[in-house]
Amino acid sequence: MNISKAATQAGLTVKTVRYYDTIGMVCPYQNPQTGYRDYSERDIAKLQFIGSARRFNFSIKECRELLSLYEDENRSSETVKALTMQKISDIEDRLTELTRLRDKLAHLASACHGDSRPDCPILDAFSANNLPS
Amino acid sequence: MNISKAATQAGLTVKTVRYYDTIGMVCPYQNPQTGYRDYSERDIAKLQFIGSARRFNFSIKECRELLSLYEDENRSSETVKALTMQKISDIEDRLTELTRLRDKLAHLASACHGDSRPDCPILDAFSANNLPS
DNA sequence: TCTAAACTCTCTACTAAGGGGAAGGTAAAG
DNA sequence: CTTTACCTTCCCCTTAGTAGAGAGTTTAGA
Repeated sequence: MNISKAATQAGLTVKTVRYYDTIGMVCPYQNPQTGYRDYSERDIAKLQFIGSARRFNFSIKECRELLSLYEDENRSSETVKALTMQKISDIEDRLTELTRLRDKLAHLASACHGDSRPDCPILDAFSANNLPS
Repeated sequence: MNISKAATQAGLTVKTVRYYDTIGMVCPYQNPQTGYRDYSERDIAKLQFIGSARRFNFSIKECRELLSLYEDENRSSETVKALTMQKISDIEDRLTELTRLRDKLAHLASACHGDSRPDCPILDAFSANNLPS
C-alpha cells in the first residue's frame, strides 16, 4: 500500500507517516528501484495504534514503549496500566496548573474596567512582579 | 547591572534573558569594548513584566503586544482586557480537552485489571483505532 | 503512445522557547 | 599575579511535526 493510502487508513498525514519512518517507529519495505514505501497490513496497524495513542496525549517516546508492549505477546497488563496511570497523573497536574492560571487571569480581568481609560489592573499586576505561584 | 543580576531580579535564567535580547524584546546597552550587556532599571522592569506575563501563559508574541501596551501612555484598558479574555478562553478550551482525555484514560484504566496477564483493554482500545473524539 | 496530472522521493529550513556546552575574553578577589 | 567567577558568541539539541523545492514515478485519459 502506498503512503497516502496508509496515512488515510491511520488518520494521519503523509508527512507524519514519513516522519514516523525517519525516526524508526514504522519502517515499511522500501522499493530499492523507486524508493517508494510499501506499507503492509502490520505497518498500518502500527500506524493506527500510534495515532490513537498520540491522540490520547502520549508522547512519541511513550508511544514507542506502548508499541513494544503491544507487540510483545508476553507483556503484562500492569506495565501498560502503570504508564496510563502516570499519564492520567500528568494530565491532572496540568489541569490543576491551568485552572489556577485561569482563576488568576479571571480575577485580574474582573478588576479591569476594560474601557478607553489607560489605567489597567492587569498590566499593573504584571508590572508589579506579581508572580503566579 | 550585569546579566546575571538582571536575570535574578526578573526571576529568569541568564540564557533566557540573553535570548530576549537576540529576539529584540529587551535589548540593553552593550559595552562596545567588552561586549558585556548592561541592564538599566527600565530594562529590568521590562524583564519582570515579561516574566510575569510568560508565567501567566502568554506567548512571546503576546508578551510583545502586552509590553507595547504597557509602554504606551495612551493605551486603553479594553485592549489589554480583550487579550486577557482571549487567553482565558484558550485556557478553558485546553481544560476541556484535557478533562475529556483524562476521563477516557481513567475509563480505560479502570477496565484494565493491571496484573501479569497479557490481555489489556487499554492496548486493545488503541489497536481498535478507538479514536478519542 | 504520449502527455499531463497526481503522486512519490530526499533535502533543507522552520516552528516555540529556550537549554547545554565549548572556546575564549573579562572582572573581581585574594 | 593568579585563580575563580563571570561574560561573550557560536553551534547543536529539544517536540512533533509542517512547508516547500527540485526531481523522479505512476496512472489516467486522449
